[in-house]
Amino acid sequence: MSLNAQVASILYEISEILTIKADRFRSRAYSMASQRVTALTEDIRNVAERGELEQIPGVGKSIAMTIEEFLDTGESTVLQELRESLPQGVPEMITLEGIGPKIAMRLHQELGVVGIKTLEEAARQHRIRELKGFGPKKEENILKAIEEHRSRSTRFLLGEALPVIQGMLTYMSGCDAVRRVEMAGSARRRKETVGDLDVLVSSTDPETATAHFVSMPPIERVLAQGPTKSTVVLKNMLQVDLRVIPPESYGAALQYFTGSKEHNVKLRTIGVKTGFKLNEYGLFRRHNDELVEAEDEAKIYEALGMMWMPPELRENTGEIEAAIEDRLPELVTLDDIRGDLHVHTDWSDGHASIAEMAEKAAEMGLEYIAITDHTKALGIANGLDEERLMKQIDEVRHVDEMHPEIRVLAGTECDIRRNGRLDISDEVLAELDWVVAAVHSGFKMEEQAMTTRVVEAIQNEHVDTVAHPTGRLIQRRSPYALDLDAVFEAAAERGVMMEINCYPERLDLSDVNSRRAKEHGVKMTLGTDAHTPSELEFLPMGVSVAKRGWLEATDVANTFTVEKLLKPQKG
DNA sequence: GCCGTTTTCGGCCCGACTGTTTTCAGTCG
Repeated sequence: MSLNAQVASILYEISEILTIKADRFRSRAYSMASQRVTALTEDIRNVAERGELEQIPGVGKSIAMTIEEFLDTGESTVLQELRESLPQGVPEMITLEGIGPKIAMRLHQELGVVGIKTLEEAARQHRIRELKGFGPKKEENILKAIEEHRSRSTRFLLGEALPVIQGMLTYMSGCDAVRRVEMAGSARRRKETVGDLDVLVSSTDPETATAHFVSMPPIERVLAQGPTKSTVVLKNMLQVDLRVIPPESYGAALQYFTGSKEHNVKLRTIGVKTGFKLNEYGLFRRHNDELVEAEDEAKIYEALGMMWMPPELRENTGEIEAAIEDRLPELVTLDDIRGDLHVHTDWSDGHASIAEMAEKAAEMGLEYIAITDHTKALGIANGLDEERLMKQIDEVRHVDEMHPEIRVLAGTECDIRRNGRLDISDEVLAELDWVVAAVHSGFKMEEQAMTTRVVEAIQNEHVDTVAHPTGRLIQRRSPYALDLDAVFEAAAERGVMMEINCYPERLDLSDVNSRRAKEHGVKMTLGTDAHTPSELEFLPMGVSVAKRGWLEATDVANTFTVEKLLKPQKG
């Protein structure tokens, strides 16, 4: 985890515990500060050394001191004391659906519950229903929540959730009572992982729409069902919220349920200061409840004195200020993307031929793809040596000739060895149109050595981009220790680019790191890393990361024509 | 705890659903 991410997570945990303790305003302050630290494009240690921590929005004297303490000692006394102030088992209990701080506290005090295990025993022995304000239903729901907690993995990858939500949108639009249907929440913001799904429906007949929703085939359990809001759990343990909204409030609801929470809080605070009230039904004048706007999401933002912004930006990381000052970036879109710059074939560990990959890419409307198979250091992936790579170049040229509808580039995903050298000779690299360099081994190297390794590779005159630069696998493998600022600096100097890998579990660089690379003057490339034709469809995932990283078309090399892309531009 | 084109003190976003109650607290987003 980067230092910034570590600081952000400390602040977030403090915020969480303060929420448990019902200290909502202090909790919000820490949560806002955590968001801002996450979005910082500079190493927070540099900011601290300049004495400018308090210039970070949301960071005042007190939080600045907490950050400094953490930077000096690696610990936070505020957090430690807060952790110790919570009774045993309470943090664990509130991870269960339907149990919050109040109930967890009472279960601890009145029944001696110290965790999920003892909670389950208490429920099975029917001791919970004896408590005032509790009943059999509550007991039953606690047992169900424990069961779901156990079978549920953490969060879902965006790439797993999007097809599910697409299926639901199609299903819901098949209901006559449904006028419009759209995804909201973190899926609409294209966050790399989502905790649950939000589906928004406009209808004048909410009962029919809701009934249609809760009778969807893959439902495991209905958690709640009301006229405007229902919650279900699917068999794969994904939780889905449905909101039914009258057509005239659709824009307000879309804004509201898209979030993020911090973005909305900030927006409403601005509303309060300028005499408005904003909720899911519309924007109202505070003094007389007169409706100002509700149908059109963009008009709500405009009425609040700012430009509409794409959902990918709505994380309260400076987008509201930028919108007010009319300096939002013009984000790159999928339509801007002309090619895919990281594609495997059956020459190494892919499952389709060069021609099959090219044909699928052409079908998708792409103008070019780069064939970038693994090299010999990756024996397990049947990596190519110089001899086979030369043969593959011939084959790529042949396929390119046979497919005038798309330009097929000869490339490689060349392994960066531990000493920073590439495992293919310069003579052969010189024959290629496109060189992707990547680390595939030695993930445990010290930060300094790993940084030297990657920077060394960037110095090779043939390298165009560095694939999956941090090596992280979402929720499975941490990024390797790497001084990203040093890497970006070297890359900017040499005109080498950084990849946003579109593979759902990689998305590497991440949104925040892409934004950071841009600040260093580094351009980005998108690569699906496809090993089958259908995986070429991961491209939109990478575009989402680019958008969340505030990137414009000129920041992403895949928006270039093939001529511009291949023109030598290194200094 | 943070913040200030009313403010250095006094605010701080807003509503739906459940389970248990006879009017609402707790949870969730």
